[in-house]
This record gives sequence, structure tokens and C-alpha cells, in this order.
Amino acid sequence: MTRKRVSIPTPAPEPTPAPSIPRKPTMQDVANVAGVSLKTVSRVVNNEPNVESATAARVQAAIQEMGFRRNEIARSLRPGQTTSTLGLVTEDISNPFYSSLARGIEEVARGRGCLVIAGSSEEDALREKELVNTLLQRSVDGLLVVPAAGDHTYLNAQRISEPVVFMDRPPEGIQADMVLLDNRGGAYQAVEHLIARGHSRIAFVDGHPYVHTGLERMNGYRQALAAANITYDRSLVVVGCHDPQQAEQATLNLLKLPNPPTAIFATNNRLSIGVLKGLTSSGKWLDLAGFDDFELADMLPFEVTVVRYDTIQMGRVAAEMLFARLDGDTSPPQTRIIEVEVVVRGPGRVGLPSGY
Amino acid sequence: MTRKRVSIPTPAPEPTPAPSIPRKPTMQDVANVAGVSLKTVSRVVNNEPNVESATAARVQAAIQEMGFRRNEIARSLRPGQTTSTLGLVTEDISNPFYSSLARGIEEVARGRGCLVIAGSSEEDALREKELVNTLLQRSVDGLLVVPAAGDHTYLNAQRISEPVVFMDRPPEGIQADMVLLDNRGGAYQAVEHLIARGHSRIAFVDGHPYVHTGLERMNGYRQALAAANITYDRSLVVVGCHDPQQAEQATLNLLKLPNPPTAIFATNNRLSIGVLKGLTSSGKWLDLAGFDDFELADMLPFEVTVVRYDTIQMGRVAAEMLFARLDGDTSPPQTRIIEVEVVVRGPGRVGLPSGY
DNA sequence: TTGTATGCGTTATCAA
DNA sequence: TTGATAACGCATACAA
Repeated sequence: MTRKRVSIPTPAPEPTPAPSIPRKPTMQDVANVAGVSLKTVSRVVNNEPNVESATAARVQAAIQEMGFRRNEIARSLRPGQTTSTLGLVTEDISNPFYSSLARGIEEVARGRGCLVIAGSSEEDALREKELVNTLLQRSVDGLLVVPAAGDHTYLNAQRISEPVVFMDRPPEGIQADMVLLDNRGGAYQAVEHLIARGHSRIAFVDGHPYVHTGLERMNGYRQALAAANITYDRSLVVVGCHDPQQAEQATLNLLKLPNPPTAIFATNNRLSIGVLKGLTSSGKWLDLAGFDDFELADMLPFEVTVVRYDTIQMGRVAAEMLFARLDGDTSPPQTRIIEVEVVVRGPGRVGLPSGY
Repeated sequence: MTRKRVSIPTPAPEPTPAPSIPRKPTMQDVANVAGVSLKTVSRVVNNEPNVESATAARVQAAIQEMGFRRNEIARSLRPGQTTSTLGLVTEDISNPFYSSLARGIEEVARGRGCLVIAGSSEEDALREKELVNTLLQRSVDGLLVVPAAGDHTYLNAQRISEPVVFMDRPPEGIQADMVLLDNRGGAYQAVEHLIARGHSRIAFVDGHPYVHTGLERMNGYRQALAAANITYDRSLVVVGCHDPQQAEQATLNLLKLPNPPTAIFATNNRLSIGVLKGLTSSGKWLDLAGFDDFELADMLPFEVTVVRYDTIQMGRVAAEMLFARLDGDTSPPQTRIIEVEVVVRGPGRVGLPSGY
């Protein structure tokens, strides 16, 4: 039988004398104090019609007095109810790229009354899978995932009914909604820019060689070279730089080549920083272009060309795609591309590029 | 009566012919398929003893086959159960300071099997209050809050039983656990450093004049001056700079003073950047010290002294304080101070300071 | 070793 | 306009 808490204002002593632990008030508690039924309280809380205003006022007073808060956990247990919660899986939330994504997602989610549960995968496929599982166990309404390298077919096994939107990189092995940067176009434009400045020996400094973003940026690089009838020179390509230190060393090595480059394209901002350090320490200066903008670029003692984009907007777009699915969109998986722009940063540049 | 789903392997048609919407499998569904009772499935899922290995294997097989995932929402509804979820309220998750806090919190939370629900208050007291309320409605086990300006006694009204740890700034009107930076000490050391370099006219560029961190940094500034018998000069103090542009303008104004400063202390990194721009555009160079480290500082064409600290560690400490409360610590509210260090950044500096 | 009954706090159904 | 009652999916106490 359902527990009925005492309906007199002062609680009668429980059978077990343990009154010192104050439970959170429930609708039943409010109902007892207000002298109505549980259902009436529910009606008031949910602004349902058919409650006499005097009754509603009495209930409201009790709610205020007792500090009642509806238990969303219990509410969402009912069939057909949602948790109004989205799950977010990134590599590392302290990375500004991912935290900006989170920001955009949160903005859109807030507009829909949703909160975001976030977790970091550490770029580990197993950890990502566990995280997705954990989030699904908590009945998130949908998932936003920056996929780690590795197979994602586990999401496909028609076991998961919640919509998923991937960000930044496509998942392996499944068709799904995703939001990507225009990696190829950005690299193309940046290299084209270097070519327009008269360079024909342009080095390419990359991180992990098999990551989608890196491959696409490489494609853009090669296409820009080809469009200008510049022969692709394998000796100017360095891959596998995983931190600024390695990019710095790679830069020094490039400078020592018999026929060194006259410009460098770096595929992300951490590598750009390493290249900058290498150039600085060697005392030479080559034209540099890099993917990703970075803070303080205008304060540098030399010009740097960067490929920039609106990461927060990328998060917004991803969240909007997810909500479209939650709203019933059953069209085939879609890919949205976020535009990028090439901007020259460096001394004498006043202010920030438009839209920043 | 409890719904009992059919116990034959092939589901019999429901009374209502709506088989096209696949429900998520429940323990009861698994039990039906495995031919055991719900409780036995529960035992297997929770690794309880007293299950014959053959039975357990049958249940495991059914779980795999059906893609069963325990519903954590339902589990946490039972009395005495927690949600293993922490609530995090910051001003803006895309701000690297807050996302680093989030990262440290997440690390510790993960070690305890907890996830983090994050929300941004936009530095708005009302929004913060709503966010706290929303998080409590979702039965978070505890809260981590960067308090917006405004009264926080609403948390005190003995209505909330969950522990709260404040970060970066103390809440107003209540006693609670908190983790703060050594704002005063950092400012003191930075100004002391400028004094040691021979400066006695040191400007102070600040943001909002009544924020705790700003006040403490001002205290450190004044104490360092006093310790060196330097008279506090009101004309060198600029407050109310809310963005780099205003700090840039403030710098230009300072340079135009009849008796201008020879060094500047900026109370946060956004203001430092503004000051840097002001100095650059004016073509003059003063010694600069600032609170908060910033990326690329070593690439600048001049030296900058920064007050740096480990934000991720700050998040870890906050989370550990929260878990201590969740573990039953009922000692009086505590304040933990995160140490800071003064580091000179700029040309010729090789690598990063230790611990970075 | 396994199963039955009950209730967590809410919403939905249906009756009063 | 109100209220009694039955789920939701799980875990807990207790029985078999």
C-alpha cells in the first residue's frame, strides 16, 4: 500500500523514532499540508486546468513553505516522458575547441529546457563507448559525440534508439548526422594564399596522419598546389607531430634541407605554435599559415595566416540537428559543413576579424 | 497489478496492435527471455552472489542479445540510492578558466563513478538560482558553483540538503566550503617583482571594482607598495575595464599622464592583452605584469610577468571537498587556497614553467 | 539458489 | 473540481 504521510501539520512520531533525517518534501507531503490529494498538487505544479483558485493558492503556499521541488527523476520515469538531458562526449572538455562546442550546444539546449551531461573520452575508443553507455543508462534524450578513432558500429546495432550527432570527425562504420569543418577548403585557401604571396615550396606539418581532419587538410594542400601547377614534394611533408615540441623540431629539420621550404602550412594551432618557436629559435622567418586561430596572434612580431571558424556556432548547429531528430525528423543522415575563413594576423593588424 | 510481459521467447501480440515502437528492454524483459525472475536478473546485473553460474550465463546471454542497459533513472529513485551526478554552475563553460575547472572536477568525479551536469549562469544571479534549482530537481548528489554576484542565502534556508562547494569567489551571505586562488598573494608577488626591477610608479588596471578577486588583487597591490614604502597613487589606478578594448584605452590614457607609470599590473589576462595592445600601438614599452597566464606569451616580442596557477587542480580540489562531504564529513565549512606562482614569460624563455 | 511483494515520487486514467 | 489507484523500472526485504 502507498505510504500516506500524516496529514496533521505537526508530524506524528514515526513508528521508528528517526525524525532527525529530514526527507525532501514530496507531492504527498505537500498534499498533506495543504489538505488536498496528491493529484491536486500535481495539477498545480504542472499548471493543469480544473483547479479552483483558492485550492491552488493553498497548494502554492504549502509548496513555498516546505521548499518543495518536483523530483524530475521520478517524473521522467513515467513512459513517454523525457529527461530533457543531452549527453556530450568530447576528447577533453578543457580544450577550448571542445568547450566552445559545449557552449554552443548548451545555448541551444537551454532554449529547449535541456541540460547537458558532459564527459571526456580521452581520445580512447573504449572510454568513449563506456561513456555513451553510461549516458544512455541515464536516459539522455540524445547524444552529441566527437568520435574517437575506432569502430562505431556498436551504435548501429539498432540497440540505441536515441539520436546521435557527430561533431568534427565522421564516425567509422556508420551513417549518421554530423557537423564538420570545411577542412579541405580551409587548407586550400590558406595554401592558395601562400602561393599568391609568391611561394612555391610550401611545407606541410601535420599531426596524426590518419585522422579525418588531417587527411582533409592534406587534400586541400595538395589540391591548392595542383591548381597552381606546383609539384607535390614529399620531402616538404612532415606528419606525426603530436605536440608543439615535435613541430618545433620538424621546423628545424625542414630549415636544414638542401632545398628548404619558403613557407609552412601547419594543420592545427598547437603545431603552429611549435613552428613559430622553431622559426624564432632558428632566427629565420618563413611565411606561416595554420589551421585554427589563436589568441594573441596579433601581438606576434610577424604575420601569420590562420584558418578560423566559429566553434560555438558549430556546437549550435550540432544541437539543432539533434533537436530536429528529437522533433521527429526521420530524413536520411545529414552532414553540415561549417564555413571557415582565412585571415592574416600579426603586427599592425588592428582589432579582430569581423565576427570575432 | 504489475505488468508481466509474455514469457515465451517470441513476443505474443499485444492487445493493442502497436508493435512498431520498440521499447527499451527492461529487467523484466530479460527475465522473460532468460526464463528467470526479475530478481535474478537484478542479481546478475549487480554482481550479487547466490546465482548459479549456469543461470547467470543464461541471463548474461539474454542481456547481450537484447542490448539491455540498466535504467539508472529508475535505480536512483529508490530510497538511499544516489544519482552519481554532480551539478556544475559556472559563468560560461567556453571560458578556458571554467572549462579547466570542469576538467579537474570531471577527473575526480570519474574516479568515483560520477558524471557532471554543467550549466552556465552568464554571471546572472537569477539564472544561477534557476540553474541550481533545476540541478537539484534532477537529484544531483552535490553542487559545485562559481557564484555570481548576489545574495546566496537562498541556499541556506535549510531547504537544500545537498553539499555545495563554491569556487573562485565566496558566496554572499552564507558560510560554505570554497576553493579560492591566492589572489592577494599573487598580486603581491607580481607587484613585488616589478618593484624589484626598479619600478615605483606602477599602474593598476582592473575590471569590475567590487568583485572579490579584484578586491583581493588590489589588496595585494597596495600591500606590496606599502611594504616597499611606495605611496599609493590614486591616479595610477584604473578600474571598470570590462574588456581588452577598455584596457587598451586605459593604457593610452595612463601613458598621457603628466607623471606616467613605468610599469603596469593588470588583474586578469584579458586586460593584459588590452594593455599589450595599447603599449604596442603607442610604440612605448613599460614593464607589464598580469594575473593569469596566457598562451603564446613566450612568443611575444617583450617580457611579461604573469601570475599563474593550476586551474585543473583547483577543480580537483573542489571536487574532493565535495566528495568529502558526501562521504559524511560534517566539520565546519572550509576554505582551500590554491597556490599561485609568478613567472616571467617572453622572448628567450625556453619551454614552459615547471608543472605546466 | 531463486522468486514474490512492495514502494521510490511522479503522471495518467478514470471514477466520484 | 477533486481524488483513488495503477503503473514507470528497479532494488530491497523476506519467503520459498
